[in-house]
Amino acid sequence: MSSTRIPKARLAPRKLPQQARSEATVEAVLQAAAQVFERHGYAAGTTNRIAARAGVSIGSLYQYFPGKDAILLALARRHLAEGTALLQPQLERLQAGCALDEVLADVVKAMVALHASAPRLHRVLFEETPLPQTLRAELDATEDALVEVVAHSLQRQPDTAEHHLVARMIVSAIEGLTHRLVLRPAGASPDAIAIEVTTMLRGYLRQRQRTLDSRNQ
Amino acid sequence: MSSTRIPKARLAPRKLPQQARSEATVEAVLQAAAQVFERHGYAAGTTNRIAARAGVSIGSLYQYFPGKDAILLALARRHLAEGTALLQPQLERLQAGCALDEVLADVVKAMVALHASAPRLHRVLFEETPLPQTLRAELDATEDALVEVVAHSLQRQPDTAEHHLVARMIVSAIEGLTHRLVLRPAGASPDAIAIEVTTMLRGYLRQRQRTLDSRNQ
Amino acid sequence: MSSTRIPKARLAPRKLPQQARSEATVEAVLQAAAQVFERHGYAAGTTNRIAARAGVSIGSLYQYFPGKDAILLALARRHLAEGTALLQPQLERLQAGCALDEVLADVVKAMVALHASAPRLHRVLFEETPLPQTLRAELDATEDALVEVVAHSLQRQPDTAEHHLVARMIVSAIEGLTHRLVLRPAGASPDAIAIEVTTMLRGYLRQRQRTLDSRNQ
Amino acid sequence: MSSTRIPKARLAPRKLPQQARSEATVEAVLQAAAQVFERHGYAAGTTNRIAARAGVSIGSLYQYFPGKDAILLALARRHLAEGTALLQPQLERLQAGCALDEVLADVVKAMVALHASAPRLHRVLFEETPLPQTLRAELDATEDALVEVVAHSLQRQPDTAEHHLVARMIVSAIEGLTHRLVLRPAGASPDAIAIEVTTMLRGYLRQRQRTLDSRNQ
DNA sequence: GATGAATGAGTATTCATTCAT
DNA sequence: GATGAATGAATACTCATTCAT
Repeated sequence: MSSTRIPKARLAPRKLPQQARSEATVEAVLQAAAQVFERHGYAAGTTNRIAARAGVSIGSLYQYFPGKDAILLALARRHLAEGTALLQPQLERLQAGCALDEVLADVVKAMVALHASAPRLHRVLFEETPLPQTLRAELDATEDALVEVVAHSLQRQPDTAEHHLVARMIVSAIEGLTHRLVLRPAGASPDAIAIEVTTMLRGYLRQRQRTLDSRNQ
Repeated sequence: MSSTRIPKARLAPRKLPQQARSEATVEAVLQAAAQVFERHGYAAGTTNRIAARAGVSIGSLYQYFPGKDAILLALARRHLAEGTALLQPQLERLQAGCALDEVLADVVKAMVALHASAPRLHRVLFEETPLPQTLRAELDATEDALVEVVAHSLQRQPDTAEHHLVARMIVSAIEGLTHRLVLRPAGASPDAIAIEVTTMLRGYLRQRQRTLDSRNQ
Repeated sequence: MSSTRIPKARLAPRKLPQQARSEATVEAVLQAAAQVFERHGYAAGTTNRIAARAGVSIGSLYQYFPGKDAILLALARRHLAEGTALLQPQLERLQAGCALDEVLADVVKAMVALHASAPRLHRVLFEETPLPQTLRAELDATEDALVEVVAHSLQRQPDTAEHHLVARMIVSAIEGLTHRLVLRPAGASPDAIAIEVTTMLRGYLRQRQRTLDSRNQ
Repeated sequence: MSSTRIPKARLAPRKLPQQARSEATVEAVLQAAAQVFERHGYAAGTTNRIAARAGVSIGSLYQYFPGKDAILLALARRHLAEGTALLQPQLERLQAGCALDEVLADVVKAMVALHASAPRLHRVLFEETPLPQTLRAELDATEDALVEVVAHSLQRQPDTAEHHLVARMIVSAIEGLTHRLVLRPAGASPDAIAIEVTTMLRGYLRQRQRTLDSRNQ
């Protein structure tokens, strides 16, 4: 009466590839998964479809990933790493004392670039799918760190109040607008979008200062 | 909204409820569906679950809706109507010549309110699910109309160029920020969010003017 | 990233049949399962095979049983009930003061009959398959009760020591021999088997007495 | 032992280990298999698990065993040999004219010992799994030989009728009781079990004589 | 109109076994 | 000889949908 099945979808990778051949398999699966989720979304992104597209047997897929969600997780983690890497230089500029206003353009550009390559995949990864605790936490931590850096950078400006709220707004606006505009390319190029978002954020920062100025008078 | 299944999900309502009892059934199904999708998301929001929650047999559900997606569609349409109704007064103010800057706060407030009640449902409706052509078109049309009104309203200001881009940015920012902030309530109340978003948009508008001014000199 | 699957093989029946039609389905599934397990054993007794043999769709099977093991469980419980019913009259005779020696033959006959009808099924149910806690407990309780009654019945005989061990031996011998002889019909008819087992147990009882007698002298 | 799979499990050993290293591999696999089947049962005793536990690659396992069932078979044969060896001295005593009644205790002791070491494995080998024809035959032959010797030994006693039936009962009782009592250790030590089983068999023999005596009068 | 039993294509996943390295 | 990556047939189980009552 023991069910033949074993507990349940673990998310940890199943076996570490030890030969070059298997690394290629893992890579093929991830590539294929990215394409499949990009095209079909989460529910219709079946493991069989992924394996087929990867040109790999379904068994091989399951040799390295304990389940569909583990593939998503690997993809998400990879995406997160990519984003972090892209942002890193800009964060360093900020921490080195560079004014937010100057860095802003490049941050936005980086984020737009990050999302422009596979927008649907990105949505599947971060919205269609309830992320596992750990990754959710990682993501939030990353965003919070970003907010922190931005907030810190704001403190060097006269507007000394509510840095965190403002920083959070900026980060959210970048994310929110990027998603929206990139996912629904309503006629504007990624570059144009980046410029316009930057403009909006600069306007926000000045407006914010103005608000406080008038308050302080 | 296209189901994975092949059988060609029809989306048109199946029969129009003609008695009070039927209307109650339809209503119960929609209510239940809203709750179920809100709680479980699209894939796990099964028709059986919806019927059960509605206190209605699965057969009855299918008497009024030709399939799962039709329920989603009805829900989406309802949501759209609600949104339109909420926005209508503000649009009229704009068309009556009221300055965008003044109307903005109320528009934002309306949108935040619209999303705050059932954020997950909203996401399921408009993001998790590929909407059917017709509804997608309706939604885009609604948004375009909004953009149009905003753009028109902008033409009364000295900034005479690129009205559409700016208008699109404003509408997108409202939607994008609203989603992001409302779905992930990082400490700010809906009201606070509305205020801050308004601030950002006002800043954007001024910045925009400034940009052009300097260009025109 | 939520797995589509739901936790795991529950064993509780899934839905109570409410119409006559569904009771027939449940019955057909159980009948078919008995045959399939009888013929193929546990592992090869697939749910699809059971459904096919029952002339029922696989979906119908799962409407009433949450999984393969639940079917086994139902079968086992049914078997247990049958056995209990078969034994009941004899137990009553014992409790009414009838001598074990006299009742023995009928008890053995009952047990042989119980196992003779579907020996392989019986083995699948109680040996090939780790039973769930609850049923295991029920079975043990039944056997213990039996032992208890037998032990009590023994106390009326001069041999007053180690009643429980003796009773346990008797019950175990009935079960053990019945299984072995019935499962491997080495030329003896069920009736002959029953007689011979009875003989053995009577011999055991006398031997036991003799042992003690000599000890007591 | 017939696998569910179609590919025609061959059972003959694949290659004979010719170097010391290979023998070690074969031994490791068998040891591991015994442990794995003991702990997990037949179905959950996967070849990969066995190989892993043996510290041997799955490929190596298949170098010496053509399939899962071949491992079971080897294990069963080994077990059979062990049992035969254990019983041999007692059989010789019987054949040398020693009275069954005297030898009985030692036979029972031997059987209990044989089963006590790895009861679950024993069950997997001989009950959970349909043995291949040949082994089944070997086992039956062994048991029949045993019965034969016992029957022959009985002929020296006044009870001259139905020796085979009686002998079969004795052998079956030993097996049946041993299994049952050893697999479900209900409080009695193997030694106590052996003593009690012996008592039962002695009682049976006397009872049998008595029956015939009364018949013959 | 309402009911809920029945359906079955489709999905994730396992595991014995092969074979290139 | 040994290795372990790859294979894919087979299994348990789900859920949108139909239809007899």
